[in-house]
Amino acid sequence: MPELPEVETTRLGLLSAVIGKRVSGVILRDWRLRWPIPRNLDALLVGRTVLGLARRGKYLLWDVESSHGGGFLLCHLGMSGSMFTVRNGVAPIKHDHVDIVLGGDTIVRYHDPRRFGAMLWISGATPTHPLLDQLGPEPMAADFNGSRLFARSRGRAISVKQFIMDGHTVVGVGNIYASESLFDAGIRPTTAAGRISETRYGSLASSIKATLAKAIAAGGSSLRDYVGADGESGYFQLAAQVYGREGEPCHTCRRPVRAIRQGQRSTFFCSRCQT
DNA sequence: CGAGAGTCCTGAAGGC
DNA sequence: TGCCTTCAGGACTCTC
Repeated sequence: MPELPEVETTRLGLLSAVIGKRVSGVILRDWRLRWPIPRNLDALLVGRTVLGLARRGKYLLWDVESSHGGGFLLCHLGMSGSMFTVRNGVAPIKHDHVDIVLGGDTIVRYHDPRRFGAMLWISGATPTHPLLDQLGPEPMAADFNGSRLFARSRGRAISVKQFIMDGHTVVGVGNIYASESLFDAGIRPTTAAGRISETRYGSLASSIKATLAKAIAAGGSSLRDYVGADGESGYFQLAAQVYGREGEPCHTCRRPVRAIRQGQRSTFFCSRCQT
């Protein structure tokens, strides 16, 4: 699934194809995502113009004439979703659940084998929704920093890795980038969040920003289900330091990378470089 | 309230 | 080849 860099890459790839374009049709082949897609999606979208495409965490927010009687289309790619453009007329394949036809000649196609994603409608001029209400800061924003991490972690027994993957702490840090950022900051993922100093949280915030920025610059990293917004295989070699490298030598000290499980998710770290 | 487990679903990979 | 188990990038929603 797309982590934040992949979602941002998707957004950037879709922008020119959707902004200012009028929706001419909607094809709903399977509405059974994490929550049901509104069955009247066509009535909500057709005839309206897309005025914006924003991202909040891993959610994509389409502004569909929100200030003129429309609203927002809220999309999440879940674990295996992708959203990309194809020429109108290109036949769908298995798991192509939704087509949004724009201007008659372009389709934005939603593909999601596991159907953990979401496509919901928010009526009105402001994108308020329970899924968005409690989200933490954007990792690349100035208000996400070490002081904030430190303040929010006091008294918390949860491991620092699970702490930074919690969307209330900061949005968009998924399983891969959590391991990578903690390696970059030299912090052991099992350490209790409440026992890490403000100085170290400063390093961690910087590492999260740097790790995500690098991945966004590379166009999203490489996961087998991921398809870029242009429909091409968005397959970039992920320059992982530790993720998926169990038993292989640490790039810094050559000690074998260790793999453990935390909260039913895989964690990778170097037991020498991360203390 | 926090922490941990369970849940949705398909598909790929590995063991036998 | 086939059957079975395990695992996968998320994150909401329970229970204790």
